[in-house]
Amino acid sequence: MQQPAPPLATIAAALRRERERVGISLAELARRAGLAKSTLSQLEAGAGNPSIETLWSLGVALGVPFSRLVEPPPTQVRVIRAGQGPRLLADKSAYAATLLAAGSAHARRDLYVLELEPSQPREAEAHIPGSVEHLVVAAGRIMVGPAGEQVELGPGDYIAFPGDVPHYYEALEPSWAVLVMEHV
Amino acid sequence: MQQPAPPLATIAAALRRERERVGISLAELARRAGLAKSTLSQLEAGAGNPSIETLWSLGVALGVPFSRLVEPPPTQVRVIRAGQGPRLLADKSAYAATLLAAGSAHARRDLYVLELEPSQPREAEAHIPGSVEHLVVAAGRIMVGPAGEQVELGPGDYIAFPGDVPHYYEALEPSWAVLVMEHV
DNA sequence: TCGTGTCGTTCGATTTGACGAACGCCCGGT
DNA sequence: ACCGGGCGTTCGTCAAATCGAACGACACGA
Repeated sequence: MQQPAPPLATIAAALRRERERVGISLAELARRAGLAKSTLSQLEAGAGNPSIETLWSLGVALGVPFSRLVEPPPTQVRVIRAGQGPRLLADKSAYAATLLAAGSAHARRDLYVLELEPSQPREAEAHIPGSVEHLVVAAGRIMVGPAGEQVELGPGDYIAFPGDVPHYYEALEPSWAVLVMEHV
Repeated sequence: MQQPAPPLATIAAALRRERERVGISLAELARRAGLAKSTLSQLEAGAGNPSIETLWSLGVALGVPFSRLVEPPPTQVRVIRAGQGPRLLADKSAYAATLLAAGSAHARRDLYVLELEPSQPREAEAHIPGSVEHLVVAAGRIMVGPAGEQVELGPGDYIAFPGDVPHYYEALEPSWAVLVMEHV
């Protein structure tokens, strides 16, 4: 989901913001991006509906990803102590997830801590297409991966796999891990 | 950084891919997005340089974020064993970072494993504006945070703080942690 | 077999985004 | 004061993106 809000104003603001961050003039940016000053001027004024190529070249010239130009901004200092924080997905008792950082509109990645007790394998439903799961085991041993491709991991081991196909988690001993869920 | 490659072909592919995923016809999508069939037809054919509004409405109609339409497809299964993988930033010996997953063009987050030995505090240079660091301690004890706001963390503890100001890492005992660096 | 519906493509007409030139403005050097 | 140079804006022109309508192809039912 994304805000139905027209991105025109957002883009205008983002362009000016990023340009001033880099510390260059409108004319200079236009030059680097290979655009006419007038075009950029109108874009920053909020007038206009730039083509992809135009916005793209601006992103390149500014050294920022594209997405940064069409979405609003982020965060500050926060601490969540072990065991604190919203505990999610604790369906049975063998599997608990604590949400540390929810993906903002443009940083599409959620950060979890996963706690698992030995039990029968947990089958995770497939998530929305394009999602990727990143897992780093902090302690214990876990069998994990897409159906048919499970791998056994120990402390410090890392795995990444598509989240949009059925996959399994199975703790071989009491374990916990850091999960980065990257969606869409 | 992002690929200098013209995203035109990527967009074409993404549009068709996402549309077929949703399982609707080109005409139906055009209808939902409020566009002419012809426009969409040409876009999927790879001809064209859509405006932001056009692409945006397609994203909305498809129920996917925008970014998904201007970037290449995702990953697959990958495992990096503890101690393997590219070791970075190992300036002295008290601080080593292993890159697990580099941020893709739009998923601007790098995943690291950090290993720290007790020593004098490490002062990290400020990163580019807008960056945020997320840290989950896996083992040991670490003092970490922006200058003047350091916090002591133990296993399972989580902290997030701005990466664009000077900040410190100090291991109180041999430690390791998972770091998600979220940039720009 | 014919009609009706939807599909995706192609074609001209029109809207509109991008360009280049000129403008007024402010600053620094001579 | 005068002048060059950069700034950001505004204007008319041109190319291109978008539209609407028509097309042939296919499937289904009367």
